[in-house]
Amino acid sequence: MPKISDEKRALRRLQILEAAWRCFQSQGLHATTMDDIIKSSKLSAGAVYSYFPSKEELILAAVTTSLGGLRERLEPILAARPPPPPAAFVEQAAEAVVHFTARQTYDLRRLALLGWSEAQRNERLRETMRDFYSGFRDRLADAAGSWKQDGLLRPDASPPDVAKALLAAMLGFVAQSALIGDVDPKDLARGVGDLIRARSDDAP
Amino acid sequence: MPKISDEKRALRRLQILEAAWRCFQSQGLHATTMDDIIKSSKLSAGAVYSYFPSKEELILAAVTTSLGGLRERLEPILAARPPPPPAAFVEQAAEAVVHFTARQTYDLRRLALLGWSEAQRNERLRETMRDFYSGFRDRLADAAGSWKQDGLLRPDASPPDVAKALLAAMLGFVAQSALIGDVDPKDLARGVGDLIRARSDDAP
Amino acid sequence: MPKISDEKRALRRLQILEAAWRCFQSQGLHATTMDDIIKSSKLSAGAVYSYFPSKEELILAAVTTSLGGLRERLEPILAARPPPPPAAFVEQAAEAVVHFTARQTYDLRRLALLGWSEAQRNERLRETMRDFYSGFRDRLADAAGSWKQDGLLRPDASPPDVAKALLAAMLGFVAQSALIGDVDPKDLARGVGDLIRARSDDAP
Amino acid sequence: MPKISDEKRALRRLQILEAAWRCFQSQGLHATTMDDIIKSSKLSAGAVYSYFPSKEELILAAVTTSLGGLRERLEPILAARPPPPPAAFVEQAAEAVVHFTARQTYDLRRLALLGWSEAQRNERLRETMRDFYSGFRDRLADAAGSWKQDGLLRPDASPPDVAKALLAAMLGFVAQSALIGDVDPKDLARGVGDLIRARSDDAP
DNA sequence: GATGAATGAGTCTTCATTCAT
DNA sequence: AATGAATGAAGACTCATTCAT
Repeated sequence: MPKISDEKRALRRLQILEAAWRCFQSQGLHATTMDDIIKSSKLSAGAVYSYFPSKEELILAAVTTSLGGLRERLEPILAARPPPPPAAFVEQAAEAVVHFTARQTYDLRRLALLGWSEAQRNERLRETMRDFYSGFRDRLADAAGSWKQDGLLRPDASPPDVAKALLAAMLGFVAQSALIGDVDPKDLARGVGDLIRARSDDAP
Repeated sequence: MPKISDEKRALRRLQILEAAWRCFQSQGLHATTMDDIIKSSKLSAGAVYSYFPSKEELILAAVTTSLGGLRERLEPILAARPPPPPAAFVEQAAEAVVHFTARQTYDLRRLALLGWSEAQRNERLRETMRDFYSGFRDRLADAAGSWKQDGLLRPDASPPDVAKALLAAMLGFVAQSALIGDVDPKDLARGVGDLIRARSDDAP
Repeated sequence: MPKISDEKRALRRLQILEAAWRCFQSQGLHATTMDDIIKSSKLSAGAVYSYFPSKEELILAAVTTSLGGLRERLEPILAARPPPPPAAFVEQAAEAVVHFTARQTYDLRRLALLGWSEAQRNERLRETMRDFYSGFRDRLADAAGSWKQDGLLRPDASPPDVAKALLAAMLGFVAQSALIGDVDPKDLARGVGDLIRARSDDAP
Repeated sequence: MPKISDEKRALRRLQILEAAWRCFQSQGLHATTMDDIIKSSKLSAGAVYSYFPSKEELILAAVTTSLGGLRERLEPILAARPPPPPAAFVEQAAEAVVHFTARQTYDLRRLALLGWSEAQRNERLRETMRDFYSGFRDRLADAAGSWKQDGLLRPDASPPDVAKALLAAMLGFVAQSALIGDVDPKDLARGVGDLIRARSDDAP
C-alpha cells in the first residue's frame, strides 16, 4: 500500500465531504441529491460511491466529522483548570462554534439543525449525537463540580443540573442563531451573567 | 351553501393534520410520503389534496398549527404580572412544552426539531418561525424588564440579552430532551437556579 | 313532460356547450378539465354530467354542434344556382367561416384544428367529420359540375378533383389562419383568382 | 470525454423519437403516456429523460424534427428555376409529403394535425410552426413571382396572395387526406389544373 | 333533482445506485 | 481503477366520475 495513495484517498474523502457540506447546508439533507454532491465534488459517481457506500453513510460521516472538529475546538476550553467562570465559559464555547463556522466552507449551526432533525429517524446518527452531547455534558458537569469546589456555586448546587442548563444554553444558542440570527456569543454571555448576578433570594 | 358544514370541514382538516403529525414525527418530514399521510388519515388522496394543496402546505400547516397551540399554552405564563422569577419562569415554560406534548398525539419537541431543519430551506416556514420565536423573545424581554424594575435583576442588566439567554435555555431544553432525552423541567430550573445563586463577583 | 322544462333543458345544454367551447379553445381539448367546464358553466358537476355522460360525449357534442352551425351558414352558398364562380365561391365560404367565428364566443378555426387532431384517435369523431367534409365536398363537386355545364370549366374537367382542390383550399385556409393568422378571405380569393387567370397552356 | 460516442447518442435519440412518433400517431399527443414511449423505445424512464427533459420537449422535438425532414424534401422543389408551373408544383410538393410518410415509421400527415392542434396552446410549438410555414410561404411567393415574370401569371397577379392560396392547398391536402383519406397528389394537381384552365373572364 | 365532496387509478418525473466499458 | 449512462422503483399530484345527502 503506497503512502501517496493513502494520502490521496484522504484528500479525496475530504473533497467529497466538503462538497456534501456545501450542498447539505444550502439545500438540506434530503433535498440534496447524490448528483448534487457528485457534481460539486468534481468527481464521478463511481468515485464518490467508492468512498461512501450510500447517501446515509455520507450524511453520517458529514455530521460525525463535523462534530469531531467541534470537539477539538471545545477541548481546550473544557480542559482548562480551573475552568473559566460560567458566563465566560459559555461565551468561549459559543465563540468556538462561531469561529469553527467562519473557518470552513460550511455553517456548523445550520448543519447542526439538519443533523438533529435527521437523528430523529436515523438510529446510528441518534446514537452518535447522543454520545457526543452527553459526553460534552459530562465535561460541563465536571466544570460545575469544579466551580462548586471553588465556591463559585453554592454547596447545595447540583452539577448535573447545572450542566443541563448550560448545555441547553449552548444548543439553544445554536438554534436561536440559525433561526433568528441576531445573537452573538457576547449577548449570550451577558444575558447569562445578568442572571447570575440576579438577587438570588428570589430564585427558588 | 356547502354540502358539508364548516364544523365538519374543520374536523376533517384536523384529521389530516393529526395523521401528518403522527407520520412526520415517526419518520421525519421528507421520509414521510403523502401516501403515508393519506393512509393514516383514512381519507383518499383527492380528499387530502382538497384540504392542503401540496405537501409543502401541509408541512407548513402542521408546524404553524403546532406553534399556535404552544403559543396559547405559553400565554398565561408570559402574561402573569409580576412574572414568576427566572428559574420558576423557565420551569413553567418547559412544563408547558412537555404537557402540550403529552396531551396530543404528537411530540412537540421532535416536531420542533424537524421544523427548525426545514426552516433552513423553506422561506415561508423560516419567516413563520422567526416571527414566533422573536415574538416570544420580546415577551421574555418584557419579563426581564419587570424583574429589573422589581430589583430582581441588577440596574445594569440588559433585558434583551437576558431574553436571549432565556430563549436559548428554552430552545436548548427542547433540543436536549429530543436528542438525549433525560432532562425534565425541574432539572433545567434547578440548574438555572443554581447558576443564579452563584457567587456573582466572579461573573464578568 | 312540461314545455318549460324542455326549453330549460335546451338552454342548460347550450350553457354547458358554450362553457366547453370557451375552455377548449383557450386550453385545448385535453388540457381542459371537466372542472374547468363545470366552473365556467356555473353549474354543478352532477348537473353537467346529467346532460353529457362523459367528457368524450361533450367533446363530440361540442364539435358536432359547431359543425352543424357551420353547415347552416354554408348552405345558402352551396344552394345558389348557378353557383358563384370559383374564386367568389371560395371567398364566400371563407367569409362564412370567419363570420361564424365572430358571431360566437368561440373561434371555429381553432376548434376545427382541435377536432381534426382528436379525430385521429376517436372513431366516432372521425366518422362525424368524414361525413361532414365528404358531404361538403360532394356539394362542391355539384357546383363544379354546374361550372362545367356553364362552360366555366373545360369539358374535360373533373368535378370530383376540382372539389378536392377546393376543399383543400378551404381546409387549408382554416389551418393557415389558425397557424399563421394573416390570411383573410379576400387574400385567398385573390390568389385563387390569379391562378385561374393564369396562362393555361402551361398547366399540364 | 463521454463514455458513449456522439454517434451512439444520436442513435439513441432517434430511437426515442421513433418510439414517440409511433405512439403519438396511434394515440395522439396527450393520450400517449411517457410510459408508452418508454416501453416502445425499449429504454428505461431515466434514459429517456436524460435525452428529453420533459414530455413537452419530446413533443416539440418530435414535431420539429419531422418538420425539418419535410423541409429537406421540399427544398429541391422550391429551389428549381424556373419553378415547375403551379399544378405540377403542387403535385410535386404533395408527393413529397406522401413519400416522406411512406419512407418512415410515421405518417407525417397525422402528426401534422396533432402538431397544429398542440400549437394552439404551446407557445414554442406555435412559433416553430409559424416560422416553418411562413418560411415555406415566402418560397411559394418567390415561385409565384417567377411565374409572373415568365408570363405564366398575369402582370397584375399578387404573388403573396397566390402563395397564400397555394399554401392553403397544401395544408388542406394534408388535412383532407388525414380526415377523409381518398386524395392523392394527382387528384389535387388535376383539380388545380382544371381551375387554372377555367374561363378566366368569369373570375373576378 | 341537484349538489359538490370524495374517490383512486393513472401521470409525469426524480434519484440512489449499479455495472458495462 | 474510473467513468457516467442506464436502471426502475417510488413519489407528488390530478382529474373523470360517482353518490351520499
